[in-house]
Parts: sequence; structure tokens; C-alpha cells
Amino acid sequence: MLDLKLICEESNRVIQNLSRRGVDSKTISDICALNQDRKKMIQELEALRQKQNSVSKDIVRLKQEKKEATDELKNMKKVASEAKDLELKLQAQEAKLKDALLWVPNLLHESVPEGKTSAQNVEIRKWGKLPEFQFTPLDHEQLGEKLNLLSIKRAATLSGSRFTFLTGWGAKLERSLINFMLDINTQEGAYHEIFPPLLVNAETLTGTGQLPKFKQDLFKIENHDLYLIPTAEVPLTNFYRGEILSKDALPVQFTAYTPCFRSEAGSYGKDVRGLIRQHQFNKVEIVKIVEPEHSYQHLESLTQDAEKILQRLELPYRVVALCSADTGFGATKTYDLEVWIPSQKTYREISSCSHFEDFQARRMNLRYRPTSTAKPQYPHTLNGSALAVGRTWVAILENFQQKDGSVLIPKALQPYVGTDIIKM
RNA sequence: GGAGAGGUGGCCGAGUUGGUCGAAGGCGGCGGUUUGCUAAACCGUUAUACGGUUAAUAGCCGUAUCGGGGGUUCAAAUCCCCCCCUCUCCGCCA
Repeated sequence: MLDLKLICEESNRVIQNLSRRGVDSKTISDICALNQDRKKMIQELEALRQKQNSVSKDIVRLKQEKKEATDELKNMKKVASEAKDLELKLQAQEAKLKDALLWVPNLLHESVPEGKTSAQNVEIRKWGKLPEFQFTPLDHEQLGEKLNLLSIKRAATLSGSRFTFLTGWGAKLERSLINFMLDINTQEGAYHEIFPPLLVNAETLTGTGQLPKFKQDLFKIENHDLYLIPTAEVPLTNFYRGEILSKDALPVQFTAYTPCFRSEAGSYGKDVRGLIRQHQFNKVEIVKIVEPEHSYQHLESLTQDAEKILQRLELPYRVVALCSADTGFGATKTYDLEVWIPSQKTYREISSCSHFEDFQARRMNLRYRPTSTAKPQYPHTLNGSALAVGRTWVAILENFQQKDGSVLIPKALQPYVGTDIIKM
């Protein structure tokens, strides 16, 4: 959520920035008009209230002096009903304004490249050597079936499309990756491990920005105000929702493994096959809550923390800065990490590292006190995948496959998996 | 799921025959006095949001906030209704 004052006092700047995302200037001017009306209502209502309060005191005094107060009572009855009406109008107005604000995306950071499609994302750096095969490499689904690591058909029988059984070494590899990632984040990084609730309410999802706009992407529990989390970002960032933190609590750095659930309404095409896009997938997330000063350095370090895992796994990847059209609703700036997928001869997203400035903090009323006597301020929030586990599983199979169909396990992961090769 | 008890300011805790209660008292925090230093003691201060005024995110004025929402009333922390949460007991269950 953007600051209402900023929207109304620097409308032109806001309109100009949001036009890069294709937001209509009318959205902003409507909000300012709603706010003007709201202010007028507040002033009228408060004048009535003031009158009520002062006359109430008179009534108390008159009664103590054993005098009549019938005129005052009659008069106040009228004022009370006027105030009531006005209050209802004001409430409706404020609800409208709040709702309008919740649908406005975040401002883009000045460094975000201009672009209309993901093709205009800008490559920042590349790491690792692409594998060279003396044979035609298989895709992860073919490899997985040959090695009995998964069963997509049986999952479809039970749950429909976009679900998978991982079996044997496939399941072990998944579990090993989760532990490996959490260990790196907590032992080499300064992240505090959390295991959060996987079901959360609507306010929580509004706090991080999934609601109200992206309701169609979520799984909702029938007959309850609860949703399956689409990412651990939601419970981790909301951990301190509504609280005022002391300065020494910052920076907050959390990591969590969770399953993630997404309805994937509207996605199609090449991602339908295999494990790339599932309704349920595992992810290890990292989240930071930091002071606004130097918060962009935290975006760099958070991105590097995610990169470190790819490096340890010896997986070739590149870092891209998302362009204006590709940057998500709540983010001011995002780096994607893309891992090399040999069967597709392309880099595919495996992590998304985003800065939200105070957009989420404002929505969830999360604040901190810079000094013990200072007024509370909104901190900045950031998050990234470190990493998407299923896609890492895919990348390992495809990048380390051998001519005979076996798959080598990267050295750093071998202690976790308990073998250096998966073969028939 | 059933029965009972309770939710008050950073914390503890008064306040329920409705009115002078944003709310006693204590603790903690902040500022100060005293004092070789520290401690103790004493004095003062101590919420958030919104609106107005203003150069001001300083002051001042106003309004709201006693789990959330609604109702009764001129007036509600106090009365009524609904919901949420916590605790105790019972049931069930990994």
C-alpha cells in the first residue's frame, strides 16, 4: 500500500511512476477525490462530536445541581442522530478509499529497466559453465521415469494435473535439498529458522499483497476464512504483523521451508509438463525486515545469499533484473535467478528476490522505533527463494545426467543424499 | 465439539448501581535533583491514529481507540447481542 499522503501531495510523481506499469492516472485522481470528501466528512463529524461531548458535561453539571436539562437532552438527541448518519457515510467512504488503495501497485525503483515483456529483462551476471553433452540430453521427466524417481500419472489419478509423487531416491533428493538449503541459510547465513502455519487468514494475505487482487491464484479452504499459503513469504513477513519493533530487533532475517500451494489459474503451454509448474511445491524462503536506510544493499546481499546455494550445487545460472512490466505488484525492484535447463536450452526462474520498501509493512501495520522515544516508522521488507526446491531437483537431474541415464550428485549435497550417483 | 472463566495503556493491575475515565496504583522507559562512581531515594514525564492550525514528521486544538463488530442511551471500559482469542475441565485425535 502506498502512503495516502504521498499519493495526494505528489500525485504527478506517483502517476508518472505508475504509468510505467500501465496504471491509469484516473486511479490516482479518484483516490485523491475520495480523500478530499473524506476529510470534509471528518471535520463535520468531529464538530458534532465536540458539541455532544461538551453538552454532555453540561448535563452532568446541571443534574448535580439538581436542575432541569430537558432542552439540552432534546437538542442532543437530534445531534446524536445526525452524528450517527454522518458516521455511517464516513465509514462507507473510508472502506471505499482503503479498498482502492489496496489495488494500487507499488512504485518502481528508478533503477528498474523499462520493458513490456520478460524478454526485456536485463541480464546482470552469469555464473558457471554450461554442461556439454556427447549425447542428446533427456529432460527431467524422462530421466525421473527411467530412474523411478517420480510418478506423475499416479498423482493425477489421486489429485489431478500438476501434482507429483516423488519416489525412492527422488523423494530423498527432495528432502536432502531442503535440509541442505536450510543449513546454508542458518549456518553460513544469519537467518533464523522458522516453521510457520501453512493456512492463513485473509488479513495475512492482504498484508503481503496477495489479496485482494490475486485471489484467483490461491487455494481457499471451504467454509473457513483460511487459505493455503502460496509462499512462506506470507507467514514470515507477517510474523510481527501489527507490532512495533525496537530498533535492535532489526534486521530480522528469517528462513523457512514450506510446501507452497498455487492454483496456477491461467498458466499454460510449455510449463504443463513435468515439475516446473505444480499446484504444490516445496520452497525454502528467506525474508528480511530492515531499516529503510541502506535497504537496497540488503536486496543485493539477499540475492547473493540465494546465489550461494546454486554455486554450492555447481549449477550454472544467471541473474536478471526484471523490467517494469515483469516486476510484481508489491515489489519496487526484483532480481530473478535463472538456472540452466539443458533440455530447454534456456535459463529458467529458480528464485525471485524482491524489495518491497514499506509497501507490505504499511499494509500489515508493522512498525519499528528508530530510538526508544522516536515515533514508530515503517520498516522495509524483502524476500527471496533460496531456493525453489522442485526446480532445483529438475536442474540437478538435467545438468548432471550421464550418457547411461544415471545422475551424479554434486559434492556438497552428497552427505545429505548419502550417495554420489543415482542410477538404475 | 460441549461446559465454565477471562480478554483494560510497554508489562502487571484497579475500575461493571452508565456521566467529571485515555482510564487509579505499581513496574518498566525517558528527563532531572541529590551523589567520589554505581545503587537507592525524590521530582517530573510517559500511547497510537486521524483531522485542523503551522515552514514543520515541533507545539497547540479537536476526534477516536479499554479483544473485534453491532445495539440501547443525550452519554458506555461499564448494560444487551454476535464473533474472535486465551485459560481450565470433558470429549475426540496425530
